Amino acid sequence: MSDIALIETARDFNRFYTNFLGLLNKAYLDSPFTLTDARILFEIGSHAGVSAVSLVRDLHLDPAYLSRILKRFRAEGLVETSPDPADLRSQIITVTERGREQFEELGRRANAQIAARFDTLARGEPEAAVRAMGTIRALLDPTAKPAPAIIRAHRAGDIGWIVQSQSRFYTEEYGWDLRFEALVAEVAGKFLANFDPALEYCWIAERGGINVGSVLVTNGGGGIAKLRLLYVDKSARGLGLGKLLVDECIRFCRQKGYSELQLWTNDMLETARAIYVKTGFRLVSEERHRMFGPEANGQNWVLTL
Amino acid sequence: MSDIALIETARDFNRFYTNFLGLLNKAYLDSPFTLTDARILFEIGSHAGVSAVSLVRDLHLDPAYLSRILKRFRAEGLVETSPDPADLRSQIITVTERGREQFEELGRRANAQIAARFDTLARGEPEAAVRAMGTIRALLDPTAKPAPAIIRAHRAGDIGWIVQSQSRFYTEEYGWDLRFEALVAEVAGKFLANFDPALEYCWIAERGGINVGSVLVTNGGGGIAKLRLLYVDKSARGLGLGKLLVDECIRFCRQKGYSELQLWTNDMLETARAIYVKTGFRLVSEERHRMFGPEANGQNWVLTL
DNA sequence: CAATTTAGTTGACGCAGTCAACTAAATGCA
DNA sequence: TGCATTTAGTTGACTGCGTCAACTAAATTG
Repeated sequence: MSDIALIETARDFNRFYTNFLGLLNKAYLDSPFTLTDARILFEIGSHAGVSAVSLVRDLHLDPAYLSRILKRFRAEGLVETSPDPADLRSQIITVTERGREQFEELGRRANAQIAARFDTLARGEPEAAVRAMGTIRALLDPTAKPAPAIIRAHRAGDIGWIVQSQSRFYTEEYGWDLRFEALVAEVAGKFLANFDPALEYCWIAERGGINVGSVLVTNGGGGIAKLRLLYVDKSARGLGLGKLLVDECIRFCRQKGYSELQLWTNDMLETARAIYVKTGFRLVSEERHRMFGPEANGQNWVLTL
Repeated sequence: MSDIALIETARDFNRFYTNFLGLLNKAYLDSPFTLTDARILFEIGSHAGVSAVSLVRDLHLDPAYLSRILKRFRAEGLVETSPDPADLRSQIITVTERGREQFEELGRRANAQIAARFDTLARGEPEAAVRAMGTIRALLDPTAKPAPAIIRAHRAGDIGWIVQSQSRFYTEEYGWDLRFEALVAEVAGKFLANFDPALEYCWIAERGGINVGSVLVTNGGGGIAKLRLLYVDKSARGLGLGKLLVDECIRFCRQKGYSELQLWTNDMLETARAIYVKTGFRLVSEERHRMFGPEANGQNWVLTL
């Protein structure tokens, strides 16, 4: 794509999104707030104790205009201001109880707006849209820091997501064929079918509502646990998520009284191997195979708990 | 209902992009046009011969306001209007030579703005940003005509996608629990593991690169084929995709010499049932079950080929 | 300690954008 | 066919969003 076509497409998108945001913001019409009011209230409500200058800077407002809006907010009992002891020219702005209620009401409305829009989309499409937003943000917003990752138990659809992402990853990176997806689907399906919450678990790492990682522990019998399907999406590498997931598994296995944790992996997965070494696993055997097309080096690792 | 974290992330992006567009639009300040002026001039300049109503609709403007702006544009010699012979109430708006110059000047400025922004990015990053914009646009712009659906064989990740989307659908709509995802994962995994291309097949319906439907045929032995995991995403309903997928299965089974096509479904899936009736299946048995939590009515259907 | 910068406020005001009421052509309906 | 309703566009009247300039007071610079 040529430079100029790229720019024209971006402009086209900007025109579209100007319209789109305009539509969303119509929602503020039936509240006593203008869009600017709402943006200011949001900023004060979510970052307690901001100063007027920081609002001017972050929201690109006119100081005079902001001053008047804050005056009105004070008069309506939405915010309170107190001079900043560190700089008496500056003032610290906080929301009152009433202000917080309004702030939360606005949030609910904005959420409902977007939820309504997302509801018209196909399964998986909201995730795709939000992922694309993240891409744009990361590129165009120099100050953007990605949402923190959280780790949670699996729920509906997650096992399917694991199968899908593992399969795509190994196919694209190493040219593995569909026999691999078959294996993953079988492992994952058996895990769900025989799921024993007392001795097994599945962790999903999620960031901003998007799944970015997974691992599961299954009961191998005889006091032996198996760590399976460790995966971290490339958009979330380098954050230590892999280590976090493995640590979680080890903690779980110790707590449940397993004596040993085993895993099978392939040697080209260097980041994963580094994690296993660091967490105390030792390599016990190795064998070449062609289970999924290209030749690979399968490895068995064991951690004595 | 979409996940709350997704929505919050989208809102966060919208706040960011409101700011971003605000910055870009500051560029119009040193031209004689307001942002609205510029949007209107752009629309007229790029779609020759628009009417006022279409501008009102596309740009979400007030008719009174637009009328005044057009009056000014006419006075300044930027546009000309002539009554539409097909509807004398309506008028056809075109740019004059002067208007075109201004339009192009605005375009150059907007391009320069974006080019300046892109210049700060790394190689390949502008392309990534524009690709992400395209994704968002395709998903959120209702006027963006949806790509036509195509039907193809499965490839890496598709089986995982089937598991994920089926599970989410039945969980959200009917409150089924994870035993259902376990069953789907098992069925899908076995399909892949024992896949016999001569007698079995998986069709994926895809639109604009996004999966929207699926069905598979497995060999039940003794000349009997089984139709399984028929699914059409809510975003692609009413297009006849379900019928298309089932027709595809029947055609395939006839060609491979099967004598009978069987399927198992549940009676609350009315659209699916209608398709089975229309394609000649007949209901042979029915039993209540609680396999996945809530009570449901399982049905066996058969088509003699 | 004087000069300059920064945080915030107030006065004055333009004009972007809205709402209601209107004309004229087109369409619906009996 | 004729009457009622809808649609395209215009005009009058007005609100209040947002801007600019001038100011005070505290902090910083040199």
